This record gives sequence, C-alpha cells and structure tokens, in this order.
Amino acid sequence: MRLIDTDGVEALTMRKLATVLDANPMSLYHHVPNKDALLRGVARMVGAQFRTVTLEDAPWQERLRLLATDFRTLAHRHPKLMAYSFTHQADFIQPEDPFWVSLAAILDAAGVPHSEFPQIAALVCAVITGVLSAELNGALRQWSSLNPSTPDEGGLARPGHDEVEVFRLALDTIITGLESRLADGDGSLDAGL
Amino acid sequence: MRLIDTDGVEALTMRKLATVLDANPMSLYHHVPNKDALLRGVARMVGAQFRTVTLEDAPWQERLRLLATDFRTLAHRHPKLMAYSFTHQADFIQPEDPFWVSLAAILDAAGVPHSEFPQIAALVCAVITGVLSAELNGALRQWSSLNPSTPDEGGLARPGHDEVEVFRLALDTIITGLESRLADGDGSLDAGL
DNA sequence: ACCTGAACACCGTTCAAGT
DNA sequence: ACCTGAACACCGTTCAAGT
Repeated sequence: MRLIDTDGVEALTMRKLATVLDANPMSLYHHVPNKDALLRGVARMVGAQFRTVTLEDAPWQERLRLLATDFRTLAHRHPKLMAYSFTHQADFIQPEDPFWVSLAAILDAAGVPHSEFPQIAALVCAVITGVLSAELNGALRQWSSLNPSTPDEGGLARPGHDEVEVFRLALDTIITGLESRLADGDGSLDAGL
Repeated sequence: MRLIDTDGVEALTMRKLATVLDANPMSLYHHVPNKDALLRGVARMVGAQFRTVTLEDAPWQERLRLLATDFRTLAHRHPKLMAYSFTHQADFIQPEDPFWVSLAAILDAAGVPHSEFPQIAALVCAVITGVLSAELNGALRQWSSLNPSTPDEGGLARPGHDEVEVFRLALDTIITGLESRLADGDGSLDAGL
C-alpha cells in the first residue's frame, strides 16, 4: 500500500515489493499466484475497510447521499488504488460488500420496484464511481476550468475545491431524477422509451 | 489502431508496432518523442472523428440525448482506446472539440446560468464518460446482474444488451434532475447546500 | 517442504556509430 | 541529415537446483 499510495499502481513491482520486504522476488510467488492476484487482494482489503452508518429512519435521499460521501471518503484515502480498481476490476464491488447491501436497502426504502432494481442499482454505482474516478484522475478539475467559449474571463479557474461541489451536484441531480421517476410511474412503466 | 483494437492499449508496444510497420523500433522515435505522446496522438485522432448533427430548434433535452448517444457510438468503435483515454488522459476533451462546443450550446439553450456552467458541464461530462467507461470495462454488466439479496432468482442474468438501457436510464435521470434544478432556481440560487 | 539463483522473454529509451 | 545496432535498466514469471 505504501508503494501504491506514493507512486501509483503501475509503480508497484514484484521486484520493488520484494526489496521493500527484504525478500527474494521469487518468494512472493509462494504467497500469491501472480501480480494480478496480488492487486486484487490489496483492492479487496481496502474495499473491506468501507464503513457507513445506517440511518434506518432517515429519508432515502439522505441515506443515499451519506452512502456516497462515505464511499468518496474511502476513495480519497487511497486514490491511486481506487482509480485503478474502478477501471481494471469490474468485480470490485461484490454482493456481500456493505456498500452493495446498503445500496440495496436504500433503493428498497425508496420504493424501487424489484423489476427495475438491477438497472437502477447499476446506474447509481456507475454514476458514483464514474464521477469519483473523473475526480481522482484530474478530469473533473480539467472540465470545471474549461469555460464555454470565453476562455479569457477572470483568472484561469475558480479558487479551488470545486470537485466536492461537482460530486455533490451529480449526486443531487440523480437523486432528483430518481425522485421524479419513482413518483410518476409507480407501476414500473417503461416510461418514454 | 489495429493493434490497440484487437489486444488493448497495454498490448501496444513500440517494438510490436515497429515490426508491424516493418521498421526498426528506434525509427519510431524519429516521429514521436515517446510512447505516451504516441498514445495521446492516437487518442486525439480518434476523438477528432466525433460527429454529431446539430438540431438547433429541438428541445435541449433531446439535443443532449443525441450528443451523448453519438459519443457512445464513437466510444464503441474503439472501446479499448476510449476506456484508456477516459482514465489516463484528463485532457482528452478539449475546448475546441465539437463535443465540448455542442455541449456548451446545449447547456446555454437549456438556460444554465453562466456562473453555474463549469460545474454543470463537468457534471455532464463526468456522468457520460463515467457510465460509458463502466460499460466498456464490463462493470456495468456485472452490476446489472447482481440482484439485491436473492441471487437465486430465475437465471444468472437478464437476456442481454442491458447496457444500452442503463446508459439511457442514466442519461434520462440526469436530464430530469437538471430540468427540475433549472425550473426552481432560475436566479442561480445555490439550492439546498 | 520451502526457498532462490539463473534464465527467459519481454519492455521503453539512450546513444554512439554507421550510411 | 537520417537511420539503427548494441546496450542499459528495467519488467513478470518459470524452473531446476539448492537447503
């Protein structure tokens, strides 16, 4: 983790790891089948650190906001590893993970019909990890500083810490969108397609 | 491109490229400073292929939907490269790109106030590329097939092609969210924070 | 049983020497 | 001026040989 956090996942090398551990590079293969398995193991260890409090009786909107920001907090603790996991490990989120369990409970509380659950859950996961990885890899800051067509207005960019705001904005926007979807088609109509 | 499309970006090697081109590996360095610059160049060439028709007088919602699906079409033409670009090139979308120009025009038509433009634009880009890269790397399919807590229901997953639907769903959801944001705070209030 | 040195098949890139 | 062979400093992984 120290190697990954400071220099990025691609800087983690079986050989470097071995020297840090004062071991022979080949001894690692006694504990792990290969480098990919090692990275999956590390990612799962970090993922297992996820914690969130369950506000049973709060409105689902607030619970979802809390779940997402708790996830963001974890992601910022190991940005390099999480950015890597989001894009290289499609199975990073597992059904038993607290994150998924909480998400399922929240969507259930929101009244998402069973038939629509897989798609809505996938949508929420995709938006959260998508915005988060844009934030972690710098794209979010890049986009926030791109003005419409007048790039000579004021300074180069806004003061700073725009990224939390964009994350919150994205979260609020899909929450509002889900609200109105759940309001006007409770009988699970495939509205508008 | 042939090498990248078939075997992925990480399979593109200066040495392999050279043999495909019937050249000496070192001759490449006469045309390109290094491998990273080569990948940026290829990514920009593909990005420049983006085309979308401008429906000046259609509602902004429909224009945004079209922009996003046109972008998705391009992404699916070179999935490996685009997935790589999304996560490794924060400046993949440039201010002069048709995509960005169109997005700016659409948000303007939607009545997004100038002060909120950077954040809304970043939000839209993040959601589109985020969901798209989840789709390209397989995470979207993974999530769609994860049922709430009854993993023993019916078959293993839905028939197929769920992913377009999730993309459309995400798009519709943020559009609806933006609609209500633009409706109730036209004077650019920082609502709800 | 456990460990490990040497080796294999690769990388990106430099640089001096060729034409 | 342009090209390129050899070399450098790395990789992940195998495998036979050591203890």
